[in-house]
Amino acid sequence: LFRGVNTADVQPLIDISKRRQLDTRQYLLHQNSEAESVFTLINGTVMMERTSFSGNRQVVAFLYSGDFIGFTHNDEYEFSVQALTPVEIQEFPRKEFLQLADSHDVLKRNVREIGSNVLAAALDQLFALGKKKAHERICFLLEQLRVRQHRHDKSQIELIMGRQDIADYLGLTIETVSRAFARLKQEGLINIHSAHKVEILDLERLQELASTT
Amino acid sequence: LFRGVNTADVQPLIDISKRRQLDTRQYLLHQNSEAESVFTLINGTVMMERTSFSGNRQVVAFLYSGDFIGFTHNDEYEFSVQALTPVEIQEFPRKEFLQLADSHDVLKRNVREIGSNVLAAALDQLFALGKKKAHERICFLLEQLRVRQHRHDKSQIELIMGRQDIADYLGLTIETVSRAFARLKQEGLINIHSAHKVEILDLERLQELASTT
DNA sequence: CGGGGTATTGAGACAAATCAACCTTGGTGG
DNA sequence: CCACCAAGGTTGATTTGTCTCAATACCCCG
Repeated sequence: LFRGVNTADVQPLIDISKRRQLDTRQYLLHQNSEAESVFTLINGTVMMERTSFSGNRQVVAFLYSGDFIGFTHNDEYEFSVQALTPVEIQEFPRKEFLQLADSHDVLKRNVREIGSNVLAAALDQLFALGKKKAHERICFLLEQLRVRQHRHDKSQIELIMGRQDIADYLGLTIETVSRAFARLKQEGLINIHSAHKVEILDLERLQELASTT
Repeated sequence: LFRGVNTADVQPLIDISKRRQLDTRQYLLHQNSEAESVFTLINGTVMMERTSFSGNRQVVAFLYSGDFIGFTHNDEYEFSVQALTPVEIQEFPRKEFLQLADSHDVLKRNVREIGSNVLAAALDQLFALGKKKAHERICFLLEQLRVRQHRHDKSQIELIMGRQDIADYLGLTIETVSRAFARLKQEGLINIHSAHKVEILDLERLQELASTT
């Protein structure tokens, strides 16, 4: 985030930032609460979600170390953020952060990019939810996870999130998610080592299913 | 957009801006083309859409007079914009516009708000596509149109877009859209005067269906 | 008063949701 | 070390909803 920014300028902000830890399933922030901080995720995985007041949940994104959280331009968060693993985060006061960002072109540019990436991701997801079959949505998720994960063997995918989280992300039920995984295994696209470890066998076909109709 | 900004400061930008007209179904801009301009919509209705390279289309938003178009932070547009009616727009060179925005806090704030509104809209749509039945999605659309339209009688809704556009917006087929309208009429929530004129009879129930599960 | 594009309606096929039973896994205590 | 339990995941049978394909109705424009 601070790449290209003079270290001395950033120091005051870092000085007033706080390091925090979260346990699995703990919430970092809640939708509609006042947006007082922005965060960077140091370590672990979290999940952005929105819950309608009737209790219906939509998972909006999965975020990993290095990602930014809470960059709303409104004064309230538009979503909740929940830890999927034990998590370490750096917390910055939002007001000061935005001020600093304003006075540094590079930083400003970085923040902008984050914003447009979030939007781009949301648009992709819209596409996936719009008109895709269950197994295609699973491919969409797997490809996303594959691209994001930093381990060497990109064909081994770890599903940190539970089946319910996947279902709420893709607009399906857990049963359908389960069956879709089974089908992809059946068709030889993937291998399921355990519920949370999947191996990609046919990347090309997986990508086809993930992007096109 | 320029509310709260000193007129004299804005004048140079306005001087180099251009007024343009578009016919129905004409494109204002295409996805992946270079983002050279930003626009404000003076008059008429347009539609933001994305087409996957397999030809699958997702309508992302409907925009009305007063709305802003092309506020990407990347250098390419992430979507296409097509006119639904004859349209009048004001075109600003993007580079100069962003420069001006940077030097005016009020304008900067306005631009930010636009960005976060777009994101908020996308999140709402995600929710709608995630886990809603066809007739609930139609309610979602009707409520959106109702809130946005500026005519006096808010219960009379004009559907400027065709059934195919609605279908691509809500992730359905035209037949299902048609049936969903029929069902809502059947149940007494709406009255269908013509394919493009709908009257809301039971707003409360419509809003329930639009937002909750 | 046609005629072409657009919308509606119907019947059958198909995918996903639902409801219910069963299987795995990881942790606990005997 | 094994039996047991609880939570999460899988599988099966049935129902519900949407898509698909096809036929028919509508309406605006010339």
